[in-house]
This record gives sequence, structure tokens and C-alpha cells, in this order.
Amino acid sequence: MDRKLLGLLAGDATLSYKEMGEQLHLSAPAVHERVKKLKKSGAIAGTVARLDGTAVGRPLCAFIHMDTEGWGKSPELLSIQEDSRIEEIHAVAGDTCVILKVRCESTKALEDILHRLYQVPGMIRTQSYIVLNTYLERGPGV
Amino acid sequence: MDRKLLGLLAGDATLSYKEMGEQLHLSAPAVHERVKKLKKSGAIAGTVARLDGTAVGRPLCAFIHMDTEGWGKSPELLSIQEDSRIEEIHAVAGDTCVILKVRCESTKALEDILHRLYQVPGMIRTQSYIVLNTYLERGPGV
DNA sequence: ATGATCCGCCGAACACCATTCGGCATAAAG
DNA sequence: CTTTATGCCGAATGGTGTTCGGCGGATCAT
Repeated sequence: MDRKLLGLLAGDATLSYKEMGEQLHLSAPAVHERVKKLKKSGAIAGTVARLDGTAVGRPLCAFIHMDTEGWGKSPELLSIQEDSRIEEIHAVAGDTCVILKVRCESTKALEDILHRLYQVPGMIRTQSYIVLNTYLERGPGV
Repeated sequence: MDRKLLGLLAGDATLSYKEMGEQLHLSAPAVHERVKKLKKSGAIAGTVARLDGTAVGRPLCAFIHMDTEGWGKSPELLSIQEDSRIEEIHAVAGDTCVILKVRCESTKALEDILHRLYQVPGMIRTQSYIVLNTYLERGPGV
């Protein structure tokens, strides 16, 4: 039941409690209580507006693999998250150390990002994958 | 001005128009009009709840690189997006063809996903990157 | 089996917010 | 100067979020 509710909210968080209640065969206050609990438990991390990268002037999306010597979330690496063009930073297992997802205004801006990445001490190399087309992009589902 | 507003909404879409208006030195109806235009123009693609993967029983996140022969968004490839564990599908330029972002319940489930991917005709190989830790994960920003 | 406790749900009520409307100011166009 | 369009504001209203009290079913101990 909670899973259905999470599925609804993950798809469109502007639904009213009444509308969700109809789909779940519940009353509005019942839905409200469940949502409140889900927020408190952390299952719902937040409610945000999904922006269109192109419409906000950032048509270029790319994944960047970073190879570093040693292992450590250096302050320099974590500080790059202040750059709003960086959307994701993951430490991964595989033939690279860190995967970044970035969204920027141009290839020139991407070069600027790469410049900054090479300021991080211990950086060995990067490998970039420019996305040509996005077929699917959504958050965690049910 | 619209950029500030988008920044606010991308961070927390539960803010009331009055609250946003105070931060932007605008009245509530003025904010409302701007938001309505931004939605109509497509800059705001939607308003959704951000779910916590771990809390919804999907603690394992991974990126999968797919190499295929030829080039084509085959119906088989696009049909895998019905699997809610698949969060993103991007065609990319680089030393692979397609990058997937998946979030699932276990390594066993990841193997199941890989099995399905190999049903796609023309699939040559995959390479998986299991994320060990996520330092940052957000949508398109200002 | 009986009683107590807890949990989740409902209906009603209230306060707040989203939304609309009319009007005003500014700026660009005729 | 007149006209038009745009963006904003204040007030009003319809709808929604939110709270409250009470009800019914489930669980457990006596």
C-alpha cells in the first residue's frame, strides 16, 4: 500500500490527497498520515521540481570516469559539488574509481569542468562519455 | 529572477508561493504566474517526490555500459524501461554505446537485469560499475 | 472467551493556501 | 501623445492541507 503511494508521489507530487485517496481507496487524512510517516522515516527524501536541462541553458550532459591514485574522498573532490553543473558523484567498483554526472552549457564548459577536476590531487586520468540522447531519466521508483 | 525561482523549486517544491515571494521580493500571485509560465514552457518538467533507494528496498545502485553492434534504439532496448529498476538510459559517445543507471534490491537482482539486457539483439558485452557510495545526487540545477 | 491496548481509518471542522480578478505602473510601439 | 502589452499588486474566493475526536479491527494477556 505504501509502495503504491510512493509510486504515485514519485510520478507526480502535485496530486491532492483526495485524488491519491481515490486511487488507493483511502480517505484524504489517511493518505496524509502515511505521507507524513514516509517523510519522517526518510523514504521520501524531499519534494522537488524536475527541471529540463535544455530549457535552463544546459543542453550538454556527460558522464565522467575519474581514475585516482590512492583512495579517498579528498576535500578537493567534495568541494566540486558546489559547482551546480555537477549533478552526481559516485565512488564505484570497476575499472575506474569515481563516476560523475555533469550537465553544462557547452563543450567549452565541459572542458572547464575537466580543468577543475585535474586540480584534484592524485588525479590520474579522466574519461568522458557525452550523452547523445536520453531515452529515460527518472528517480528511484517503486 | 526566474533562475532564482527555479533554484528554489529544484531544492524544495513544497515552499508556498508566499515564502518564495519573500525571498524574491515578489508577491504570491506574481510567483504563481512565473511558475505557471515555467511549467508551460517546459522548464519545469514536473514535480516529484525524491525517494530514498535504500528505504524502498533498493540499496544497490550501478551503472552499466552496453556495447552493441550496429546502432539503433531497438524496441527491445526501449522496452526494458518498463522495469522500474532501470532509472536512466543514455546513448553516449565514447568507448561504449549506451549507459544505464539501475537501482535494485541485491546483486542477484542485478544479475537478473543483466540477463534481460543480453536478450537485446545485437548486444556484444556489458560492463558494470557498482556504486559503493554516493556523495552527491541531485537533478539539474540553476 | 473476555477485556485492554494499540493501530489505522474515517467524517467533520478549521486555517491556510492556491488561484483568479480588477486595476495600476512601466515600457515599448505606433 | 496615444496605444498596447507586460508584469506586478491587493483583495476575494474556492479548494486544499491539516488537525481533532471517535470508531472498528487486530493483537495479546488474563
